[in-house]
Amino acid sequence: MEALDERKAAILRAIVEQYVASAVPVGSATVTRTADLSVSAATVRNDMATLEREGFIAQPHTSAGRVPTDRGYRYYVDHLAGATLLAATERRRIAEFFTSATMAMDELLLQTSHLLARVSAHAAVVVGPQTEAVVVRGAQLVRLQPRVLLAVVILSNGSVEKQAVALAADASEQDVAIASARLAELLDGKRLAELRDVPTGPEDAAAALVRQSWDALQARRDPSHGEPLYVGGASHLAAEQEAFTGTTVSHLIELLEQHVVMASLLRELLGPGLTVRIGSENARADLQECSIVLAPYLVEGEPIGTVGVLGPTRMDYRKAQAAVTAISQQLGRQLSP
Amino acid sequence: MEALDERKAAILRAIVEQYVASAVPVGSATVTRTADLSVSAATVRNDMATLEREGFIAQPHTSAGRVPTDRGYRYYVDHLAGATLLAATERRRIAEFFTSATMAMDELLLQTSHLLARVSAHAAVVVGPQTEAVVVRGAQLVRLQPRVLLAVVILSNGSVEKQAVALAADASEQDVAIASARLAELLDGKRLAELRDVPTGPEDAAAALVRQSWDALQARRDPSHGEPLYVGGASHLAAEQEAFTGTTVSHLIELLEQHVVMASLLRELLGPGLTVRIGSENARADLQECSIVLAPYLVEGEPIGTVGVLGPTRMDYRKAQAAVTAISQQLGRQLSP
DNA sequence: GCTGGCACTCGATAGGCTTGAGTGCCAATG
DNA sequence: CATTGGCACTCAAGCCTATCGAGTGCCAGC
Repeated sequence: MEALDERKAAILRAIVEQYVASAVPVGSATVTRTADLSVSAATVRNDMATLEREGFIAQPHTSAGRVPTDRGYRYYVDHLAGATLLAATERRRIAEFFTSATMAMDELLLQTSHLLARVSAHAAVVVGPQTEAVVVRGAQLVRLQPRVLLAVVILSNGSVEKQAVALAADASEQDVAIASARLAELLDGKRLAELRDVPTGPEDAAAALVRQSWDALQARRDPSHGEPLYVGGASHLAAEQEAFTGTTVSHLIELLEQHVVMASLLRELLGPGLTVRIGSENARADLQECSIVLAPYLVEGEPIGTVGVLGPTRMDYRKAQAAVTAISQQLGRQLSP
Repeated sequence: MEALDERKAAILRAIVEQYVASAVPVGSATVTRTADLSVSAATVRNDMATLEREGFIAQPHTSAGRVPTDRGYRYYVDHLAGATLLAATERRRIAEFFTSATMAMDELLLQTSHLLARVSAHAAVVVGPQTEAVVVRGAQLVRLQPRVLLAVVILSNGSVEKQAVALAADASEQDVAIASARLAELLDGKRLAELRDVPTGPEDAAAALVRQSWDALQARRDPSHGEPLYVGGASHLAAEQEAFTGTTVSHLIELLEQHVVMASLLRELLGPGLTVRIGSENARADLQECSIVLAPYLVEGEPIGTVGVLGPTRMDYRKAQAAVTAISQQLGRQLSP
């Protein structure tokens, strides 16, 4: 992609920002009024013709103004939307939230997704941390049904992993208690990532229960099981209804409710830093009119989860990027030991 | 409310069912075609004029067909929409879900809300059980931050209650461990409803921690803290957009995301059996165009939670009632010991 | 009490016209 | 040679009008 000269860049920027603000195709007159270019509308028109030829903007129909293409948004995001700070009130809101947030991990992440939705004015997602690095602080087996146990593992970050264990045979109350104690002893203080090798010990009835629970917990680590996902502010999508023609808001909200699908989508997209995916850059057909802005949050330099927003391609990328950046940093700091 | 004679009732029923199916005001000709009345359209017109005078139906404008009023829907629900069974495929889907559902309580309730949304084709809510009657199977204190502990209480139904405990003073790792063990001993085997009296014991550093955790857990029982609420199928609201004029879909979805508000709303509405709230029967201004169908689910004859659907007043009440009834019964059975 | 007939109403649809925002092109200009 | 004012052109949106038809209310007759 060739670089644009300064004036064309300024024109593109004006078109993007004006269109995002007004949702109406932008004409040359509006550009000269908005951007401080000190050239005439005719000159702007010539440049706009070039920009269109190069695929940065498009006309919905002859005799209408220009609208940014996905490529135009891409150039804007890459070259024109330099890092911005959020408004002071938003920054304060975020700071307040995180200083007063003393809830457990899952509640914290859910509330964070709502905060991000509020700040960015778009639907927001938060993917919970991989629990690999977290230390087990307690484990317990609870009977749910005659032949179903529930293995509960309490982690040092306050989150709780639960996994149903279907039993091959009946088990006495006593054996469950023994197995529960033994499992607790096995897991306590370990990191979940270490749970690779099969436990050994006396081969009695309780051992069978321990082994089955162990296997169930192992299976849970399979990524297809899905990381925990929290969604906030889906209502924003409904408010942006006019922005979607090819797909329905209803379908997008449905997509957000399919946590497994969303989680794997986000996992694929995630890069080392702030990532922006614009419209047709998304592989999925139902996201052709959507943009996703996401970033990992880091604890001790390691990415342990993701925050992001989902909105129409016609979104305020500066604000979205600023919001995602701010929240990811604050969340990472919050979770750092 | 006076009762309608048989023919007027049949006409009202035809109007409601036709309008629900087509979303178009229903005229006398359509009624004669749909309902098997063996009277002419003119006769139907006369009756429709009466029904309108009595407030069961209304004309959007002269020379249009009739639309049921909230009162018309109410009469339909009370007298004309006798109990129906769901379609066989839906019944099978529900049965399959519950026989194969071996997940923990919270996951089960979340999945149930999705199932209900699917079966009813409306947004669905499930309010989690009051945990009063459930027995504690384990308890533990985990340090989240230097001055914040997390009290984790595992319940016999597989759900986990978590409560952050803000400490008044620093606490050593050892004291936390002691307090954790003591708390576990105090709570184990008790029902949460029994946690009324303050624990007594040696007055050392650990005792202070136990007391603070105890108080925090007590505070949690305050209903304003909100029962757990699970929402599924909010996307259906977006699909029903045309049905809402006074309020926006966006706002309704936002409402569903405010779990505390929704939970208290549902608590107010809940009756001993199936409850239907139609349009203006709802106090809230933003629900004037919505109907809510809800029912408690029972364990050992006691209502322990709520399931319900939220949709436009123009909804298929028979289907909604059948779905809510079926799911509430199945869920109650599933949770019965 | 029911019915067929009939005049009437009024939203929806379609066509025709005007308006105006916006474009592309061009000749003139510094 | 980039810039500019001018100008002809295009085309969606808005508005008006006419037409259509679904649906009603009323009435006289059975």
